[in-house]
Amino acid sequence: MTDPATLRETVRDTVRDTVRGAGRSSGRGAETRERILDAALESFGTIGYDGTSLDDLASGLGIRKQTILYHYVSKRGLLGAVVDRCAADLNTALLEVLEGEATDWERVEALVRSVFRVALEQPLLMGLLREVSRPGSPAAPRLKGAMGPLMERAQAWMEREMDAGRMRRTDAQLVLISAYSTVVGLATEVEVLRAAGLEPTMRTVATRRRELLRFLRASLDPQR
Amino acid sequence: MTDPATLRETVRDTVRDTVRGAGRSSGRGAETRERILDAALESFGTIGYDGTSLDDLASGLGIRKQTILYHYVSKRGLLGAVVDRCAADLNTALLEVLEGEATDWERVEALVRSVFRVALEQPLLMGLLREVSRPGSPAAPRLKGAMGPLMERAQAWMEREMDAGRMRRTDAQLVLISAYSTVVGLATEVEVLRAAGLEPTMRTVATRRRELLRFLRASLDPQR
DNA sequence: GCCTCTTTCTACCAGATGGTCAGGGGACTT
DNA sequence: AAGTCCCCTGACCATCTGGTAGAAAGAGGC
Repeated sequence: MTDPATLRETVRDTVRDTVRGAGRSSGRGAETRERILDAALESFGTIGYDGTSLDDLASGLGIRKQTILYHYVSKRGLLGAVVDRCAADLNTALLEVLEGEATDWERVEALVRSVFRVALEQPLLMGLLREVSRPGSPAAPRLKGAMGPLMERAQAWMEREMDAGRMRRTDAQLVLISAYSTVVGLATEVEVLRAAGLEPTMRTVATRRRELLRFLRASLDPQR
Repeated sequence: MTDPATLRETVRDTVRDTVRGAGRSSGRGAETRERILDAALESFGTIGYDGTSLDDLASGLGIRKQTILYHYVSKRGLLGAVVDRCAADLNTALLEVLEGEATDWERVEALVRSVFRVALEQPLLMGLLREVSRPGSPAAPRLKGAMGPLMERAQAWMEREMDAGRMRRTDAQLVLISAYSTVVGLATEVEVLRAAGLEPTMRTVATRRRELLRFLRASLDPQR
């Protein structure tokens, strides 16, 4: 867990930034960087971080492993970059709602719909979340760092709503985590369905969403 | 995915049985076998199959890797044995209820409580399920084989109930899979809670269970 | 004492993995 | 034409991986 090699690697990855030459993002290599990121997301999200080899990743892209290591300093650096981009995607989707004009319960509903939309459009992203939100995952702290501020913001908003009496008083963090794990669980569910030979339909997803909303309403609605 | 090496390994593991000398279970090595199984469950369920090295596993037990390979023919054989034991645990817990005297809705409730009890007593088991129920996992077919009969039995029972009008007519398999993924998702949730610095309490689990029961009632209750 | 079976160990191996180092080539500047 | 910067690669390496071969040690039957 904390053998010297891992520790050293962690320190290095933290000191230098993940991406070589962060700051400039244009240039010929930008496209390569994106392609690597896409492939890495797919691989990490399905066969997992440990199951992904840089050689396979590279040969799938028609490049050499060293090219990956050139753009992203190390394998963990690559994972970090993937997590960062996914967190950014989720952040923009959620911020769009948080800065929209919906209020009260409508806002909650909009948030849930927004997350489910992302989950449907980018199922790989959910797979990555599932992979990363595992104890001892190398990227768990990074995910926390990338999503934490938004979570805190959502929590603060909920607590303001509670203070104003527009939401029932409960543990905001607990509700958020429940909602989060429901969405990630949805990804698992879809995979199990596929393994059982059933192609998941819109109906299963809609049912899940309805259930989550019902749960949230039961937890948050002041009348009840 | 189906490279020759993997294929060969799969065939061998399937032909010989997983455990060397299955049939006799007594002897001096029985205790060692159990200890290996315990440690393997813990490791597979937390850091995952790929993340587990036989050397680490062995040194954690104060034995040599070759001892593990003596008792369980290969790493995949070990995974298979772990999955089998967990499936057996779940099976006995569920069979106890299925052969009990509870009927109708009470039986559904008893099943859910039974599964949650197992999940609480052996959280590692849920971690393993989560690890294994991933597309492309080497043990996915084995889990299916070990749990499949019970699932089919549950499904058949539900369909009989539907025919008799004691349950609302829906897709039994879909309901079962939803319930399954909720329980496995619970494991994720507990881990995320821990990562967020909150020790999961009985309350969070109870809430989840109540939610699942509500979902099942909504899906199955004939009045509504 | 001898034989057999079980269990565990030491020694070793081929392959894969993440990572380093030095260099080549293109584009753009001066 | 020379220098410089960015992008990419071939050759190489230390380490770790799951797995094999063979022997030592003990227990028990004859």
